[in-house]
Amino acid sequence: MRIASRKITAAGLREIFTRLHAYHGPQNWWPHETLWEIMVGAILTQNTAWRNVERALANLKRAHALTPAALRALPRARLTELIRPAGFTASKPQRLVTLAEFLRDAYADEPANLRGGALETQRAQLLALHGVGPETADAILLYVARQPIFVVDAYTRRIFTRLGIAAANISYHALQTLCMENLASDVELFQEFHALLDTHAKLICTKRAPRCDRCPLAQQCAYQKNLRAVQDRERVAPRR
DNA sequence: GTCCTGTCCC
DNA sequence: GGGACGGGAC
Repeated sequence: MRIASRKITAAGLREIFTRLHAYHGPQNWWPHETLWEIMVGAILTQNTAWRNVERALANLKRAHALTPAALRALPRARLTELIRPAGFTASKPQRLVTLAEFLRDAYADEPANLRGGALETQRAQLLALHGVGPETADAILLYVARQPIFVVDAYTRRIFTRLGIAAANISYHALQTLCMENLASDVELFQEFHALLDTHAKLICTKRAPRCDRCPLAQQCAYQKNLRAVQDRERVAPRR
């Protein structure tokens, strides 16, 4: 199906943020958790619903294993059991240990030491770790290191695709660039925008049966119009 | 049963 | 660039 495409502007992107913020309210993600917990969450949430990540984090907390040193000290089988709700037990335990060792070796085991560094240097450091890809690296950079980098995930891609701003197959980097070129380089804005997009995708712009009737972006969204066009064709086509 | 969602591996 | 990886919601 052809997707109507339009060029995003800074004003257009700002309006999307404003509408989402007005509708969903301030998200204020991860305000009360430790920085290390954010790093662990960034790994655990790979291809995984956040609810399952929360279970795994609660298990780690209950086991007093939610510090990098405690995590490194856990027997591997124990670590695997604790994070089981987050799935991918063949890979995620090692990824967590890798991250904990990196933090110890490069940042004196203190996540706050990530702050104030050079963004591109830190991003390359993180991407070099086995099990850390662009989304995980950028989530850590934005929410732990407080670097002004826009985090792209499946929800971001879905919303911008449906809005008609991006092609469905747009690359991570292209969508990130598109957003960053049209937003002020502001850590708080990037943090809040990403959180709002996730909330919006979970509650309104769902993968199947999106609630367009109550969507604050419906007015500027291409999705319903395209859907309507497809439905019309399906209704009309068999008739003749 | 089917869907959801990042990274690695080939 | 297509498959494997896993648990939980629905």
